[in-house]
Amino acid sequence: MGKRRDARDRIEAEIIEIGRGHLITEGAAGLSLRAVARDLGMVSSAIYRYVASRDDLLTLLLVDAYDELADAVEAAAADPGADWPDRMVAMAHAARAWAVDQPARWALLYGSPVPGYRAPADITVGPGTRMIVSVLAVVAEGILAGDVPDPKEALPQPLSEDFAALRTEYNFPGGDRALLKCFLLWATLVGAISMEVFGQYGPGTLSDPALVFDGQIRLVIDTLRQN
Amino acid sequence: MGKRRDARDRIEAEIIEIGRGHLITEGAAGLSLRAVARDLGMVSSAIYRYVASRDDLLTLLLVDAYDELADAVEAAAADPGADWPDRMVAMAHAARAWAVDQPARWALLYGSPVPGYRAPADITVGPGTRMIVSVLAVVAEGILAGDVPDPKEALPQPLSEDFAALRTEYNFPGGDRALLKCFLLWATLVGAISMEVFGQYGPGTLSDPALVFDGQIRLVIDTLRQN
DNA sequence: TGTACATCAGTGAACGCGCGTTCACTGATGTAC
DNA sequence: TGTACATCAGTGAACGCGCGTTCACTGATGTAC
Repeated sequence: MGKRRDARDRIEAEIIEIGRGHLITEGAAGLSLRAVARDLGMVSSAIYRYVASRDDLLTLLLVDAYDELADAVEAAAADPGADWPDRMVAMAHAARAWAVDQPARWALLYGSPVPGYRAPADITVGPGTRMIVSVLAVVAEGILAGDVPDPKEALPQPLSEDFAALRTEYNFPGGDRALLKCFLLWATLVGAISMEVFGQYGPGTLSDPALVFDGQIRLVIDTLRQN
Repeated sequence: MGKRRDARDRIEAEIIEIGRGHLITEGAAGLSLRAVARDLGMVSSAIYRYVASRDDLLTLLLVDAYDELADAVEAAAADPGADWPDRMVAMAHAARAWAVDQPARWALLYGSPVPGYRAPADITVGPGTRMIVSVLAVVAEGILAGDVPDPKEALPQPLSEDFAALRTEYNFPGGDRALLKCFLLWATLVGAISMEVFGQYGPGTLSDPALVFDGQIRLVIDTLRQN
């Protein structure tokens, strides 16, 4: 009955897996439908039974990567015994570990845009925001616990208005200043990971980049508590 | 006499300018010697009189971009009337402005590595470190002025040893903790710019990203002063 | 100043490569009666 | 349960594209005597 359906599902999964591999070894710009078909043992045109175009495959892999990264981060955040700063540190390390392990997939998510490719917002935004959502949730905990100061003063317009929209969209309890600190945390997290993963630290300058990363993250978490 | 020499210099400059243009419109992965030759009004093979290979051209453009960015940042840092935090803010905004203006060149410097390309360290490291050198110089001022606390305690090994090497290499007067804060500043700067330039903030969520950037940078500069 | 030779810039054809995508087709798998 | 037809997976050839790089060549520009 669902035999054809099953075969289809299996091959679709296989396509994503192979695509993942190519992403890792060739990078997004080098991802080619022909190569995937080849690895699948199919003739190049057959892949179009499963995937509408190269961009379509890229989107699949983008969502796949966003989800896997978010899974890793959420798993790290889930430790019920730890307090919020420790969990934040754990989340950051989880994100870093994932990125260091699969540089090309991190590059797809947070690196240079792929020339000529425009991610379709409807499929992509959800998985793409999962990680920031869990970061915001942990900061929210810190606010509710009284560890993160949350002054009432609004920042100047038009920033405050943008922030108000984000606050309702992500259900974030903090004021403008707390939200700004989340943007700081966010930029630091992405920046620190990208610097390492994209090879900005020359070879040999840092014998253990994880130590620097840990220091950076703890510093930025400290700023959440201050002021 | 130097007529041939002059023509050569002129064409080499033209090649860089055309390459810059292609970088801006196509990105690094789309940079092609044939296309540059075409724009130069030459047949595709003629470009090899001036450039050894595609990678060679990429290296030229990499150095060109590093230098231009560093020029912009150094110019912003040069205001003699301003104190060090204001100058740091000015440098950050200069870097951001350059990047927002030329996203693809920023991507070449701080985005995903170009697949298959390895930058030759001897030519590339100098220009590549100019920006961080000027950042460190301004933080050093803050330390010497007594605004940035500089505790003596060493961070754990092997981090402290790496930092010692960097301290002598960049002539940085601060201790481990101050240097770690520079790494934080560095990551935040690159992260905040990349997030904006690479389109991580969805369209329309921030009506003026420069305001968020300014807030992020001021927050991270504040952390230099604390503790 | 003039000539002979060496150097260099640019040409044009060719090599072999991989890509995305379309199209008419065969043959197997499912569905309706 | 068996047959007739529709659906679908995969084939193979082809389209047109652009790329990096090599090579033997022509003609102009420089250099040495």
